[in-house]
Amino acid sequence: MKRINKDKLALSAPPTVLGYALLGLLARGEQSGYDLAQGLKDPVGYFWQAHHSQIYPELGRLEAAGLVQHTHVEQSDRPDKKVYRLTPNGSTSLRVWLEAPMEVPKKRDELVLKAYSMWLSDPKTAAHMMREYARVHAARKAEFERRLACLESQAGGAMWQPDSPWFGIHAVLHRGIGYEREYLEWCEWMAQCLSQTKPPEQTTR
Amino acid sequence: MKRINKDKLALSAPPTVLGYALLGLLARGEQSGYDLAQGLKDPVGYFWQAHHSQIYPELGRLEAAGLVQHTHVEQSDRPDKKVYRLTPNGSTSLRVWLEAPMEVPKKRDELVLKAYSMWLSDPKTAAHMMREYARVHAARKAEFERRLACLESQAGGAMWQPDSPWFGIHAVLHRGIGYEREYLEWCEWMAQCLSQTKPPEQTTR
DNA sequence: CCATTCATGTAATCGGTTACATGATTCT
DNA sequence: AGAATCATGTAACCGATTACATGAATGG
Repeated sequence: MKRINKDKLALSAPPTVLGYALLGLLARGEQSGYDLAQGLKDPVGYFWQAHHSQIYPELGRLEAAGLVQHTHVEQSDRPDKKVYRLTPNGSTSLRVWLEAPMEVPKKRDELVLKAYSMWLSDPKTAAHMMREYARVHAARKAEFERRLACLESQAGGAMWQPDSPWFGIHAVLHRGIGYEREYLEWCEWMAQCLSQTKPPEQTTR
Repeated sequence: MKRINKDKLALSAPPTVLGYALLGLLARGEQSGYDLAQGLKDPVGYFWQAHHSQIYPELGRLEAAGLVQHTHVEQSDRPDKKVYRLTPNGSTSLRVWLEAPMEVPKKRDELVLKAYSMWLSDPKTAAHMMREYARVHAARKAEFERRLACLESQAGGAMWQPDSPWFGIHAVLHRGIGYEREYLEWCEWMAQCLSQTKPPEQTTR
C-alpha cells in the first residue's frame, strides 16, 4: 500500500533515486552518459555511485518519461556520443523530488558489524586493524579537505551562496569531511579500547 | 577474477555478510530464525538489517555449509521452532572473517544527494527541511545515549573489556552516537547556510 | 471481533554489480 | 606491442525488499 499501484497501464514509473542523481548532474550542464558516469565518482559519487551499465538504461527511461532529451553529436577523432540535457519537465521533477519527504535511509557498515563480534577476536590484532582503518579514513578526510581548499580558490564566496551550484559541491565536501573525521575518531577509540590490556582481577588466559 | 571461480561443482559458497551477521548473533547464544530477525533490528541492526524472508534461506545455506545446526523445539502454547547454534566450524569461520581484509564499503545517502542539487530549491524551504532532519538525528542520538546508560547499569565495567560480548554492543552504540551527532551537526550547518539571506551585492531576485 | 505476537516459509520484483561485447584513438 | 581513454550498449547474476501464504495464542 506504500507505493504506487503497479498497474500494467502505468505509462511511466517515477524516476528512481539514480534517476534524480542524473537529473541533478544534468542540471549543471548537458552531458553524455559517459560524462555522467565520471561525474558519479567525484565528489557526489562518494555518496551515490553507479556503473555505466546502470546509467545507460536509466537515461533511456528518463527520456521515455520526457525528463531528458538527447542529441547525437558526431566526433571525428572519438566515438560519436549522445549529449543529454534536462527538459522543463525534468527540471520540475527534480525540484519536486528535492522537497519531497523521504524516510531516513538505512545504513549498512560491515566494519561496525565486525566490531559487534570483535570480542571473539584477538584484541591486539583487532586493535591493529582498527588503526589501519583509522589511517584510511584520515587519508580520505585529507583528500576532501584538499578539494575544499581547491573549491575555495575556484569558486570563492559563491560556494557559500545557496543558489550557486558551487554550494552543492561545498555541502557534499563538508559532509564528507565530517563523516570521515567522526569515523576515524571511532576507529581510534576502538583501537584504544582494544589495546588497554587492563585485567583488574586476574589474567583470564 | 576478483572472486572465486563460479564452478558448478562449488560445494558451498562462503557465507555472505548477512551470514556472518547471523553467526555473530548466534555466537552470543542459540536462537531461532525469528529471534535472529528481532536481533537484527536492535542495536546492531542499525548498521545491518535483514527481513525474515532473507534470513530463513540464509540459515539453510549456513547449515548446508556446516556452520550452524538446528534442533526442533516443540512448544505447546506457541508454534514449534528451530533453534540454531554455532558449530565449531561456524565459530572458526566467524573469527576468520573478523580478521579478513575488507574494502571500505561505499556509502549511499539520498539526503546528501539532495544537498548537491539544493541550489535549485527555495532556500527557506530547504533550510526548514534540514532542521527537520536535524531533529530526527538528534532523537536517534538521544535514543542511543539512553541505551548506553542502560548498558552501563546492566554490564558495568564489562562493557569496557574487549573479550566481553557487552563490548560489542558498546562499540556499536558508541558508533551510532558519533554518527548521529555528526549528521545532525551537518544538518544544522546546512540550515544555517541556507538561512543566511546574505546577498552582499544585490538582491538577485 | 480484530490486531498483535510468535513462527516459518516461498515467489516476484528490483536495484546494483560483474561480465560480455565492440571499436577507434592516443599514450607509453 | 600493449594499455588507457572515449563511447555505448546487453546479459547474467545476486542481494534485498515486498508480497503472498498459513496458523495458533493472546490481548484490547
